[in-house]
Amino acid sequence: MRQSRLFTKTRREAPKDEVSKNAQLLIRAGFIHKEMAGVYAYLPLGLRTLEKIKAIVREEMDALGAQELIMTSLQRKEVWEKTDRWDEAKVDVWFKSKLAAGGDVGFGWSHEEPITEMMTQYLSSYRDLPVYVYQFQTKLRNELRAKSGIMRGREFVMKDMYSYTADAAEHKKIYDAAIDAYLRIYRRVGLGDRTFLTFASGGAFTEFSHEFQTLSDVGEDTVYVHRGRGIAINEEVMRDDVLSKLGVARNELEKAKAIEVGNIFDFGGAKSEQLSLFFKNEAGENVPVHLGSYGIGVTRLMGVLAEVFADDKGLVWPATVAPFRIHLISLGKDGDEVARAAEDLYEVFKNAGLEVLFDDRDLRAGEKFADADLIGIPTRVVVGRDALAKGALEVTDRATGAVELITREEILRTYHA
RNA sequence: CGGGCCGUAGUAUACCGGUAGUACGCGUCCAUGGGGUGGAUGUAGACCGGGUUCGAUUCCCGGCGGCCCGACCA
Repeated sequence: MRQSRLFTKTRREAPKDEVSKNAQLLIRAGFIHKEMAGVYAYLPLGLRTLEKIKAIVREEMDALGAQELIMTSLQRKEVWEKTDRWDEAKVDVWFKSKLAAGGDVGFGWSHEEPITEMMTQYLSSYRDLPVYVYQFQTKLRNELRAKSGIMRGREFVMKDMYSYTADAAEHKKIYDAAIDAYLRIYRRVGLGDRTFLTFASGGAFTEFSHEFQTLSDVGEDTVYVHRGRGIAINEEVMRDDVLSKLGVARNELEKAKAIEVGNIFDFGGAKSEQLSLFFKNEAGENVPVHLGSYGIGVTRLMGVLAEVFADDKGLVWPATVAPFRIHLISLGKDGDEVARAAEDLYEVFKNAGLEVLFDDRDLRAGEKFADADLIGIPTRVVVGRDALAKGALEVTDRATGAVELITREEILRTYHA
């Protein structure tokens, strides 16, 4: 894409009402627009990164055999009454409204209830199981206090997967597979070395739930990391009996701040019972379907990536989630020799299938470099007089600042999509 | 929901009980062209309502909005 046609612009200063690093940088770089507190629009650059993250998550969900669908944002009151979660005293984040035709509607803050009730239409025999479904949905939550930029908003995108299995044994298989899939996701977006499967309080059905916590000072949770085993324990369950159950000693643990980037639950059969989701087993008995729930806050994950990898110059995206792979910068002017060479190169890159943002604007080099640093595309290719004279291209790594001179053929080989 | 702070051009800020100044941005022009270049010129602003006052952007009250701490957070 030509940067001269990109409608967003970078800004020198962040809005004064944004304190979090992720919001400041994402707004300055033109990735997001704040509509109101806790509510952000995703602009072209931000959307590209969001879609990159989603594509990775989608691949891993599909690999589990999960089927993608999309539920509705408007939800029926009756569904939530069945599990006693329509009451605002029970769930305090509801947005609700009335239908003009009469009746109440809720705006989906979660989809476990509707999706599980929907499944009564489709699951009735042990032969139908297991089934795994997932969606990317915008969740609407009437948070009392939105904060931390896109990391805790009133409107955000979540990937939620649900597993419907016949029994605990079958559930365990998908649950364990989901853990592996999640860890692969975090690895692929660049957070593998600092994201840990974390034992947390379990709720009604199991002793533990499992969170995925990324170590970061912006986090609100405190976890105890066992580096050797690659796991962590949430402070809320940091007790001697838990330690012995997990077979770890207190002195092997490292205390750290972390932010939750995923959470998976075993619901057992209780919610299915409430919502009348039963199936007939081989003996002809009616049995509640075993339910599992698996969530990743996709937009939060983007915020975490922004926070974790940024430096004093701006964003630094891992190549797997960057809005573009290459930032091609022309230092030419008015169709001169340099500008023409850059145009040629842009065509070559595009035709080779490289995702390239082409800075063809008539600006000074310094501004272009500053913008490129702020936007954080992993690889910068500069076309200037020097490069032209040497017959090689100047390639700079955003993360390390390392510069090398290489030929266009090498670039095509190295960065081919 | 408890507590605190704050609303001035598109953005960031300043001053002031007598209708607002600067920087960035944006427009035009000249110079410049490898790390936010220099100059000229133009553009654009007091959240809303009420009160006090001769006069309110400024003081007071209310509303709306924003941020922070805590609480909350499948």
